[in-house]
This record gives sequence, C-alpha cells and structure tokens, in this order.
Amino acid sequence: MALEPDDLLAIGEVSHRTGVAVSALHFYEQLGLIASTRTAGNQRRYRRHMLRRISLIVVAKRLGIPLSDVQEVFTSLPLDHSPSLRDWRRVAKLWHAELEQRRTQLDSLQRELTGCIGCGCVSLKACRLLNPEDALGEDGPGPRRI
Amino acid sequence: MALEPDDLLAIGEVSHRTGVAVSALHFYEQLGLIASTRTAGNQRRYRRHMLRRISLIVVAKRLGIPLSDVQEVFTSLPLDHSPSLRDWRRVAKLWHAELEQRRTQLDSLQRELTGCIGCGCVSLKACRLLNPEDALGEDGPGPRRI
DNA sequence: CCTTGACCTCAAGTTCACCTGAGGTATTAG
DNA sequence: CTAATACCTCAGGTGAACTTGAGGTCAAGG
Repeated sequence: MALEPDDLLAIGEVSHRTGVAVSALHFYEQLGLIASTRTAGNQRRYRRHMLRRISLIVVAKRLGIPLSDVQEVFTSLPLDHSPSLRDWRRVAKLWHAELEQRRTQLDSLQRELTGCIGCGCVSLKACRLLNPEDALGEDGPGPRRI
Repeated sequence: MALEPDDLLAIGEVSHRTGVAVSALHFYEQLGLIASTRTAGNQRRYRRHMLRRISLIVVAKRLGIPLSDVQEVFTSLPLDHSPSLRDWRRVAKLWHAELEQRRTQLDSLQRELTGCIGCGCVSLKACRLLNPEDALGEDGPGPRRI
C-alpha cells in the first residue's frame, strides 16, 4: 500500500488519526498552524510530528483557547522537522500561565456550584455569593468600577 | 441617585458590574439566558441574582462551553426569582461531568507539555508521545482506526 | 423646560472556525 | 488501461456570538 518515502502521511490518514476533518486541516494550513510537503502531483504529505501539533490544536480548542493563541505559541516550533525538547519546553512555558488560569476558573466555577452549596449556608444571599464579580475573578473584559 | 424600588439594577449598572457589554446582555436576553422586568418607560431592570447568572455565563464561555449548553442547564433555574439551594444543586450536578471532562483535558494537555518533558526521555519519539491520539484521549470527533 | 446621557428596537455587519460544492487531477487496485 | 477513490483549488455558505448603526425614547440635573 504505502509506497511513500517512509513516514509521510496523506491528508486522509491524518484526518482519520486525529479526528480532524480534511477541510479543517486545509484551514489550519492556511493559518500556518501546520505544514505539509507536496508530492509531484501536488498532494499533501504530512510528517508524523504534525499529528502531535494537531492534537494540541484540538485540545486547546476544546478548552476555549482561540486558534490565534495557538498560532502565537506555535511560532516557536519548527514546521519542517520534529521539534526538539527545547522547543517543547518553550511551548510548555508559554502555555503554563494560560492553562493555570483555565484551571483556576474551573475551580471557581466548581466551588461556586458545589463548594458553596456544600458549605451549609442555607440562603445564597449569605456567603460571598452576593458579589459574584470578585468571587469569580473576572480577568478578560473585566468589570470596571467608576 | 437610585430612586429604584429597591434592588433593581439598570442595564448599564449590570454591564459595569459584570464586564459584559450592554449589547451582549440584550443578546443573552433574546436567548432566554437572562431576564428583566421593565419600567413604565420600557427600560430593563435586573434583579441582583441575575448578576450571578451572568457571571456563570462568562466563566462558562471562557471555558469553551457554548451558550446552548448554558441555556440547557439554566432551564432548571427560575428567571423571576432568586434560585433556591435545590435549584443550584441541580445545576451543579448537571455541570459536574462537563467540568470534570474539561479538567481531565487540561491535565492531559499539561502532562503532554510539562509532565513528559520532565520525565527524562531525551527524544520525544520515545515515551508514549508517538501515538498522541491515545495520549490525549480524544473523545469528541474521535480518531477511528481502520 | 431643556439638554445630556442612558436607554430602546430592529436590521445588518463582523469574526471565528470551519463546511460545502463545483470542477478538475492523482493514485492505485484490478 | 480503467475505474474507483482520494486529493486538489477556489468561491461561497454556515452557525455562533456578538457588535454597530440608525432612528428614536426616557430620566435627571440645572
């Protein structure tokens, strides 16, 4: 079957392995998130390390991280060859804060829902729930006080 | 300043406190995510417990949970009066699984990035990183093997 | 009373993250 | 060689989540 030079994957193969649609892969390539070489007949061939990149994109998306952020982080990764340990370390560092923030927000939300419910206060008017703005730790658009 | 009946907030006030734009509040109302009473002059007035609802919407969004999911969960909450302990408990239950899933994915991503980097394997070809599809635990579109 | 800023509705526009379809080329099993 | 897939490009469409703008109303200070 595969008369391919070695470990180069066709786009359909990549799609099956990652669960990402072919059209999405085209799209990610347009954005520069992934890259491929071409056969003589202009078909894309992917190196195996792209699978990892794509999986990261998928998970990031699931966590509500926009592709533009992924793109930013990926600029420090080489497109042409498998990233080195040093490369990944850099990515890890860049995302650590972001991921920690997500985790904190997850915790807030869960504490809001379960923690406080378990804390015994009968009325939700008690507790610190009266001022959700500081309880939930806004950070994005952020509430401005005037 | 506030000659308001009591604890009713104007939309601008709500916008400031939650950091959510007025236009977005209109939009959320259209979707039925939030509700307001009107003054004689047709202006919206919000009860204080809406702030909590709105904050939940904000955090959920941040975590990549679509508004349709929020909507679904909110159907069990009363729009006209402050939700009871029982109401919140129901919401908490509904979201628990979802939030746990998010947490798991966060963990996967972080392990992928930092855990394995710290594990001492020099080449990323070693380790289980060779097959990112099972390492990252796909669950949505999911990779199908043929 | 009058002005200013906050508010209203409704329609249309925007951004993101893709998907769909048309029309054509590549690759490979038989 | 041929037929069945798989792949290509490019244009336009889709759905979610809003934002913007036009054209007007409401509320409160001076």
